[in-house]
Amino acid sequence: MTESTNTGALPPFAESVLDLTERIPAGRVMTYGDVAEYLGQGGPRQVGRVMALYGGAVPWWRVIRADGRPLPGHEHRALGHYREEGTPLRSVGDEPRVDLRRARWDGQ
DNA sequence: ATAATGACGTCGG
DNA sequence: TCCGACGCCATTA
Repeated sequence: MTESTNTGALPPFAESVLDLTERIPAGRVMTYGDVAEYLGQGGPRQVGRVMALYGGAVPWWRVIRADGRPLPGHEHRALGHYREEGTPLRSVGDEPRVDLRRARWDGQ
């Protein structure tokens, strides 16, 4: 059989990424690089790929870039969650960004 | 097999 | 702080 038939079965890596994302506590975030490093496999881009494909089923706003900037186009959506969860924000000019120094979660 | 792409990261200017 | 260039790694053309 081909990979077109294996519906419902996600790659181990994708499953790990999604599982870890769901484990991130409210008010905390992890960067793509941190997720890859924590899992010990793949890389930031591979984590990004997984989130792009299956991120809709998990709290995707808790996984952000290393510069603390949420997804372009989804900023408003993400900010709403941050405000609701009390995620440490840092106002840079007119655009609020996540304060990674305080919000970064190391898996504790 | 080579080139281009992407929800990225780090460094230098 | 902002911008560009290079590196990384799997997928796609």
